[in-house]
Amino acid sequence: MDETFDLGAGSYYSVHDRYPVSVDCILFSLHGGELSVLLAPRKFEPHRGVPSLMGGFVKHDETLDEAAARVLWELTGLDDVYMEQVGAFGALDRDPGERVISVAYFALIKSDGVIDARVGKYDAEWVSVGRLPELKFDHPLMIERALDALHRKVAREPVAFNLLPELFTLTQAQMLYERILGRSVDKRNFRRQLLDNKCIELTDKIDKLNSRRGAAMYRFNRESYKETLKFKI
Amino acid sequence: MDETFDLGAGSYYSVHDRYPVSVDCILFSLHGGELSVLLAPRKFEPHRGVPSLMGGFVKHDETLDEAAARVLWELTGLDDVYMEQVGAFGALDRDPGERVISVAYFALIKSDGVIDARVGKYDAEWVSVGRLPELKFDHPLMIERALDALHRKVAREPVAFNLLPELFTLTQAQMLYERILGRSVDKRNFRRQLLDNKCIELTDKIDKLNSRRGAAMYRFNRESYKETLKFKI
DNA sequence: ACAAAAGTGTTTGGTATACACCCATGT
DNA sequence: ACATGGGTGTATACCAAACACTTTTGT
Repeated sequence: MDETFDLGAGSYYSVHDRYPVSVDCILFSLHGGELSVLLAPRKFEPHRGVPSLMGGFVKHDETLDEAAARVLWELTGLDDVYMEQVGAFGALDRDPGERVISVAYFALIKSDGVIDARVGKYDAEWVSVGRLPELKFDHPLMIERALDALHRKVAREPVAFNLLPELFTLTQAQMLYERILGRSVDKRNFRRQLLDNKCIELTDKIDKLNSRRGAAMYRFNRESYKETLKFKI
Repeated sequence: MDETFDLGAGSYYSVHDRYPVSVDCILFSLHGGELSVLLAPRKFEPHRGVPSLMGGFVKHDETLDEAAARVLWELTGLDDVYMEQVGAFGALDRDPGERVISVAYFALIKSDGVIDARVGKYDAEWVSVGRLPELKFDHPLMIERALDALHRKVAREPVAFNLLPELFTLTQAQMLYERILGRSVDKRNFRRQLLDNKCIELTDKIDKLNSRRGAAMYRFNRESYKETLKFKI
């Protein structure tokens, strides 16, 4: 009752239940032409060996965002990665061991292939979101919510470029959007939108790996995007 | 390091930091023609007497959603209210007493005026989002995020009707959208959209309170909305 | 009669969509 | 020469926005 208003009441804290709080990270990347999620076999019971999202407990001296960034760093060696909170998950039985409240984050990893050696150490691997195995805990729900959040975000802001290498071709960008949105998009319309919105800039590099003719490479430009401030795919 | 993967590892739980987890509720309602938030004076230190969002600690036998619903019920006596999670907030110093991790929810309260007597008991009052006092903790941030979430949601799905009484006039609905979106909308276009999308249905009731002529009253209809499934204001 | 809010269609501009052929190059 | 992916404009449909007057009725 009045307990409803204990929040922040110093001496009252002790009477309240406490929980380990974890972060779970959904790492997205474009891999083998598919939007993929990084899964690693669990190293502990329960479900030892079963592919799982990466998680970690929140330490007393780090914020939720910092915890998520740390977990990501420990696994990949990457910092300066686009991350966004998906939400908090607190079902009673979401962890069979003990009640843990978890905050999910998604991260967008550039497909430069510069993932740290640590990934191999954890036997982590990229799994297409179209071919996910049955996952434990509430990880399927988390991934679903993360995909929803990604869809919504991508249609409003040009965050998808965080999934591309520094330099990329328009065809790569288009494939990325098609994978994220789950539908095919018109080549000419897509290119027009990107160029009109000035969020990418042409470089003098040519990609000759994927075609005989070669494809112009572009770079994302946050600055010129900010000026126009409209984006819609 | 390997600790990153302790998640769910039974015996390992004990070594991890534990935190009280709270929910904070941002109750939105249309009050006095303004989109408003319910604030109540804190009953405990720190900041006793200062207007604040409603919060409560998550008990061991309730989910986050249940905790939020309980806090709302304790304050208003209402159940069956539209609620949505805004996100988790875990800044280190967000609560001066002790580290508390909080999950914010927003709720949409019908402006029927049927708020329970309990509200009076807590000296709670509706404050226009345009005239919020300086709030403590990270409540300003929570409200900002809740408003963002509300904006996005309202433009995609007809959840705003949760803020209107059972029966309402088109003018009321329009005012509501104007307050939420923070801009004026065209009367004819607005009405056309609502009627075309079949998410409201005409009743035979006439509201004579706000005009001499009287205004037709409508009711939200979730069923017929589901059929058309497009909504855009 | 008049004040005050309710109600009602059409025009216009912009944006999203659909669509097909030529280009450059390595083999 | 040909196979492969890269690159380019236009016409159309639809939707959002702008816009002003008539209706009803209590006073």
